[in-house]
Amino acid sequence: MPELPEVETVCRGLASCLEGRRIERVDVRRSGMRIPFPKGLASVMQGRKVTRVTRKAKYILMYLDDGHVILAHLGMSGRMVISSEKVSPGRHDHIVLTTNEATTIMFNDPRRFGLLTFTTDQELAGHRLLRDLGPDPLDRGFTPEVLSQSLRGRSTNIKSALMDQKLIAGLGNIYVCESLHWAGISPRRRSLSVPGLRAKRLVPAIKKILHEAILAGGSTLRDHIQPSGELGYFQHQFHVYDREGEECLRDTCIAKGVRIKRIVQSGRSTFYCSECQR
DNA sequence: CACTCTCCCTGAAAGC
DNA sequence: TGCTTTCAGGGAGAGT
Repeated sequence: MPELPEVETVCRGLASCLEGRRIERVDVRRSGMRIPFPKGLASVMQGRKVTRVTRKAKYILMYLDDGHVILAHLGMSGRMVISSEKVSPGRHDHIVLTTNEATTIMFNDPRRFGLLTFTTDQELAGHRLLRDLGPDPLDRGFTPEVLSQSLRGRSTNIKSALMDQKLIAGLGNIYVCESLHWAGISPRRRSLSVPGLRAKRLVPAIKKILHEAILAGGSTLRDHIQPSGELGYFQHQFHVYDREGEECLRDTCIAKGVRIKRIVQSGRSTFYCSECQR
């Protein structure tokens, strides 16, 4: 499922085939996904040159040369399938773009939790989907002090707090679980006990996990150009995520045969090791 | 305001 | 084997 590292990789893939190119054809194949496609979506994109493709948290931003910005979110099953050959769209290919270099980009999303809409340069920062987002965890400005400040006084558990996009924008279930494990912090711990020393471990842990995931995604980027491309899906070496009942791989746990646990917090599965995460 | 729950949707996997 | 049920997840909006 696409979280920040996957979205980052998707952005790089889109940038490589869209930046500086013109969108020649736009095929909108249904009325909407999580939200309806706005009126005039196709005509806004058609004939425009893409100047830049970037990311804000888990949102993809495609800047057009007339000041419009395409705003896309992959939800949990969304993919951007890039192909240099002619391909016929399938049931879940909801939007198909063709560039002046005959590259096809299909926004595929079986569960339709994703979205695609447009706004303008001017209105971007105040857009309702973006305005309440917290800092991006990979920004230089995301420091232990900043995290501490937003966790201070919060009584909810640290796992749910890190999932809250208003506090930090871009983490999802997988990378929250993995970051807490790397930092040795229990997901059950109350947020207000994290500021200070634990935040000093947690922030570098988050950055490290995200950077490694982006690197892993980056190495498979080449494959995305293939028609069968699996853009947005990567095999990662998880230490805790989806490993309930399996051994914790940490040095200090491996000899003891400690098992990964699964609990539910705020309606979401949390995977952790109760031995090395306190 | 802080926080949790529900819902949207489909495909994979588990259960019968 | 094949049908039915369960589960997963991001985030908006409702509910406590």
